Amino acid sequence: MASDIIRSDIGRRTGIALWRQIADAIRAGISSGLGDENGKLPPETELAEQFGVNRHTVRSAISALVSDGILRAEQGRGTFIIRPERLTYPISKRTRFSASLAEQGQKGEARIMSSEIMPASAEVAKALALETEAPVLQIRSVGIGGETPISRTTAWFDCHRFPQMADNLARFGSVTKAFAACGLDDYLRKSTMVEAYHATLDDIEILRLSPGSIVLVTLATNADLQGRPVQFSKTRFAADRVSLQIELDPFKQD
Amino acid sequence: MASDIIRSDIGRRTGIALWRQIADAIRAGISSGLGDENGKLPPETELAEQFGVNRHTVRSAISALVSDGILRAEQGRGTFIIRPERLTYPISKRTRFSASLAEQGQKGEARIMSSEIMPASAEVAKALALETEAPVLQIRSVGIGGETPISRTTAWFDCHRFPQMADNLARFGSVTKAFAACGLDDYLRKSTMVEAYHATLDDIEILRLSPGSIVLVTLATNADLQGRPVQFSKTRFAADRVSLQIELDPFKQD
DNA sequence: AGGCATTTGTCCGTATGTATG
DNA sequence: CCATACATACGGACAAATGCC
Repeated sequence: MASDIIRSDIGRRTGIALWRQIADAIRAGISSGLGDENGKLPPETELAEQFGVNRHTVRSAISALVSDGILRAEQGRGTFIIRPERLTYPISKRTRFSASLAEQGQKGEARIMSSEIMPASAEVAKALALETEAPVLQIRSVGIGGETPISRTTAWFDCHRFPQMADNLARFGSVTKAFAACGLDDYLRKSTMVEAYHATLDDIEILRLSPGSIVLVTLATNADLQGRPVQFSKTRFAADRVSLQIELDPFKQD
Repeated sequence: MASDIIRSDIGRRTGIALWRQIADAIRAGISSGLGDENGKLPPETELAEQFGVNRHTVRSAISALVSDGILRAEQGRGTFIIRPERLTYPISKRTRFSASLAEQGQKGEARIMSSEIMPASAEVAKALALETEAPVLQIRSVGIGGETPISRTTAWFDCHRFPQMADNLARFGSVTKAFAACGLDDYLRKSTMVEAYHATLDDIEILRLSPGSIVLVTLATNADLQGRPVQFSKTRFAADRVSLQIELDPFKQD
């Protein structure tokens, strides 16, 4: 059979509506080659049979995906996939947001949403090797690739070491350039943690997700060439829009 | 306030039942310090108020988590967390499954479920730098930490280069030792991709998840010291049981 | 054009699950 | 435990758009 691609079965009384489970299955199926060469899905009746549910239930799933901009339904013709692929976002020693998107022909942009000086929480203080409550600059930004939001980041910087950081960031709109203007020419990714969660309401609003979507969360520390931490950040990626590519480079590019 | 830890808001008409969203929020909150020093949760009435729902709804969430073995409810005393923390799973040049669990005082074990020789798919062939359809050994295994399943992996090896791999794996139960017996003393992680999906029915069964849970998926290639790929693998982690720690080590441990 | 099969869109009623008070 | 309101899921029937003969 053509599309045995969706194998994930459907359960009842799980607290997750059937239409929701089906929507998620279709979403996942898209990245593994669901749909024919034109991105056309099997007809509703066939999907219903595959999932063992009523056609109405499949329709609920599809209409949710349509309003998410994932599918497009045309009466008499069929239902088609709109946005097929994921962006690959590299994590390496020299991870820089805008540069990595530019490589994929996307206009990358990190839009700064807020900027605030505050006392460091225990977590932030530890990551930046500061005293708790030491003043830090907190920046919230949203990463945009092409048209759609990809990620949202909260980043912290030591106010003491980089007093002009807020101004520089506002002026240049780029962490790399702002650091340079503060006298730090280079920095490297020191550590990264990756976790996955269900999207919060904030995620849903800011990243334009549908409820119950997944976010990939990275906790990252950047450090100067002496190994002293200069930036701590938490980034929440829309999981169905990215693959995180981890570049350990034990083998330099040849 | 003591536990403002659960901040994730709750939405209606999302296809995900309120009790389910609350259960997920509590699950997520556990790893970020929800509960007092004894792992005791706030009382149901307080939780209900925090989430803005009826106490009945919180009770549904709790009873689901109790039957999942995450919480324990004691009449008159309170509700307690059973399995508190996430395992941190390092990804570095020298990622080895059993070794990393052992460091955390867990009995690590990779239980081999199946072993099969098959023609390489396009994806596997590309990753291992082989011709498509070339014979490869496919191993399915489940990673266990302590008592609970953490991950499930499908790995592929070049049959031509490592003809004894199947036997060696069965004998030693460890990829590192099996490679050594095949004459490969050392290997390094060449590349890793990280993505996140909703759990499939297979995930739910094998990793003992509840439906709608999240899995972290890594696609990894290991290579010998000359950079030639020797192993390609896909691992699906129970997202609420692990943090992936990415070790780029630009700064060697001091 | 007409006729027909295919496929999505809309309406009805009914049973069960979820959430509140 | 009870009563009430709403969301979810099902089944069936028919309308509307498309494409092909």
